[in-house]
Amino acid sequence: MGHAKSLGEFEHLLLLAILRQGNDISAMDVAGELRRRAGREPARGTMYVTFDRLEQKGYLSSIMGDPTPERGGKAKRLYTVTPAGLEALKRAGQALQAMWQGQESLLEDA
Amino acid sequence: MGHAKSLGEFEHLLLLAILRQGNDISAMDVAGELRRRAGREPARGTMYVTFDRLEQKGYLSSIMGDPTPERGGKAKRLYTVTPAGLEALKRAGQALQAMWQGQESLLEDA
DNA sequence: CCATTTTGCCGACAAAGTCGTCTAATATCT
DNA sequence: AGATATTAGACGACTTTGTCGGCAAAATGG
Repeated sequence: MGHAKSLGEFEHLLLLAILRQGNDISAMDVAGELRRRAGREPARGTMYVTFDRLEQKGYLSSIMGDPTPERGGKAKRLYTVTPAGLEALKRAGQALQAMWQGQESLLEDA
Repeated sequence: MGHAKSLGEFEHLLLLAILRQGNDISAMDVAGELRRRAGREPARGTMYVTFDRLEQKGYLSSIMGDPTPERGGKAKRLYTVTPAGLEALKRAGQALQAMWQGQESLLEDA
């Protein structure tokens, strides 16, 4: 009974960012990946709200980690993409891929 | 002075659909492309609202065509992606591409 | 303790997505 | 011509996503 819902753009990027960082990754690390790779500058609130919504849809799960011994090293919430999340990502990616097919030249040059 | 705005998912797909149909294409033809390639079933209202917004952002332009000699062949509005639209598409595509890089295996198999 | 830092959450609001329905323009049937 | 069917387009309402700023909690360093 897989949903047929499609991902919003930021949700799409977020899921991908978690994926490429591996499991049990923290919000700020995900933000870093988004900054480096996608050129985004998401505010903290943006991250958490999106995480919440994605978790509610069952596309990711989270657990609280342990505090770390640094200044302000509060325990972080660690996120992981679920199988349903992978499915959603796959659907969204395939649609985009199908539409981009043959238009790749647009991505090249400056 | 390029905008830094990012495209929503449907806007992204829509722009791509126009592009691969060539210029001066009608809403219903775009819908057809979306149906075939991306597996979407957009309602008519969905199409026009999105066209309007995209046009307002300067990402596409439109002109009224002529009536066609078919039953109910009312004049259609014909859409074309603008240079700014291409830019936006490029930005959005590059971000997604950067994030998908190395995760392509997800798209394969059923 | 108090200041500082890092993380997480909440509230508010803007932007995008989606649908159903009403109206206009056209062609066809009788 | 008038009625009817058909196609396109606009509107209004509402849901979902995107985005921020600021507050509270947890932790460390002086």
